[in-house]
Amino acid sequence: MLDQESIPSVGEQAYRLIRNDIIFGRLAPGARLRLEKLRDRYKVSITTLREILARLAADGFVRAEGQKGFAVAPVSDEDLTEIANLRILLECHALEQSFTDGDVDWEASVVAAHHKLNVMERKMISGDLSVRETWKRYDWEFHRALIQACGSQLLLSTHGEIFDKYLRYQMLTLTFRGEEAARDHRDLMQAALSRDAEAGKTILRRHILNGVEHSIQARVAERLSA
Amino acid sequence: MLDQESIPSVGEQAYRLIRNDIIFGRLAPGARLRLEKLRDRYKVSITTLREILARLAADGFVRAEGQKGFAVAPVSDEDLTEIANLRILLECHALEQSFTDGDVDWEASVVAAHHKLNVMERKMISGDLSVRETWKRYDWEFHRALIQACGSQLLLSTHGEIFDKYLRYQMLTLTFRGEEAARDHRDLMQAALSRDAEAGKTILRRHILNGVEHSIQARVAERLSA
DNA sequence: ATTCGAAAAATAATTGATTATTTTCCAAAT
DNA sequence: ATTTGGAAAATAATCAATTATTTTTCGAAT
Repeated sequence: MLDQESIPSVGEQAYRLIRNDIIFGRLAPGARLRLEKLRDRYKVSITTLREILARLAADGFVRAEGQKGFAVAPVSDEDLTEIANLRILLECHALEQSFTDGDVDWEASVVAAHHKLNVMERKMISGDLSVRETWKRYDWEFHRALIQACGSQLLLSTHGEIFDKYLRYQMLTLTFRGEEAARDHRDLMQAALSRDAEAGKTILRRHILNGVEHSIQARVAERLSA
Repeated sequence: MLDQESIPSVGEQAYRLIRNDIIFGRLAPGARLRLEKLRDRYKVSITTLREILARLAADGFVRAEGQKGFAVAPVSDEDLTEIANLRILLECHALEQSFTDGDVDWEASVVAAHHKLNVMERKMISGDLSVRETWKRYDWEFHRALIQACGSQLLLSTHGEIFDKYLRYQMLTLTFRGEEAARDHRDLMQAALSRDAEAGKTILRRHILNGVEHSIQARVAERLSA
């Protein structure tokens, strides 16, 4: 049974590829995005690429410099800090709404998402870094599950945009905080099931800020070893 | 002295036109955006239009329905409420940061922006509705000035996106609350100059929620008279 | 009268060519 | 040696044509 809706257009496929390549660092921060090179790499025409880059510019992953081409959005500690602070603002608020309004289906989805994430974290802790993209996807799914019942589509989509920006920084340094992050996730799930929004917000804030600190240190170390 | 940077490309001009036409209701919510009709109306080619619509879809003003064309984003009371709540979350937070960190230059810009807004509000109160787009622009500038010193570019740009969505609802109903809104603005300016973030947040929350209520009532009245 | 399937019409998506703009290179002037 | 200006090369922006997909229409079957 072939689902026609599951076959994206050529342009949509290339958009997803390029977006992922930026988030996962395969297109480096600040890199010029020459249309002819992108055409060769992604196998779509220049006009289609312009459409994609315009979307990515609106998404914030690409910088469009009027008539001077496009470049991958740069990264900086300041930007990461701003992203993290905005993520905290949005996600803590959404968490609180979700903890208040979530039903038993929501609880089940939180538990299921945590289980999947925990499986990946176990693998990462044991040294298997090959699952890192899956791990980050489950990390997203877990955080999304926690806030899913917040009652505002706009808040969810805005949070998703910010989360992707945060994710990009994590993929660029690709550090793993090990048991500490896994414990945070477990604590978040417990807070969700006991509907303790204050605890949830405190854990989440700490979780994010520690992640930022860890990423910034990793970026410092990277610069020193370069 | 001709500033080359001030001559936007054909595509950029059309993007701004179409965006404004959506915000100011000249392209109605839910309306199909047929490429051939847009080409005739805005005098750009279909490929350029696709690029523009892709951007506007990423902005949230247009809905792209995969392979079935584009439509102006719909409006609803639920959406307006979500926008308002997110605006409150972002703007109150940014207000607090701004009130804390703003310097004397910031104070001057708040006073100046309030002055310009007040001039327009005086005209609106006296019955001159012809200045309504200028009035809404100064309304934006005033609110932007209040939060300008919040210290986060990302917060400012995210807030700007939400504000535009809120603005669209206001332009669609084009109601004016008269002296009540003007008093809120005055109170906000006073709170800013006295660095009273708690008062500022209370006024702002009330200001936005009353505006929402007013818009929803106006939309109900519109539906009854149609 | 209703349903189904095929063809036609309409519209979306993509392409490559053309036009417009920016960047680089190089020779002449200082 | 440095600066300036113009030409060439590179690249961005736009276009119209072609291809792909969706929607509408209409005749045949039930």
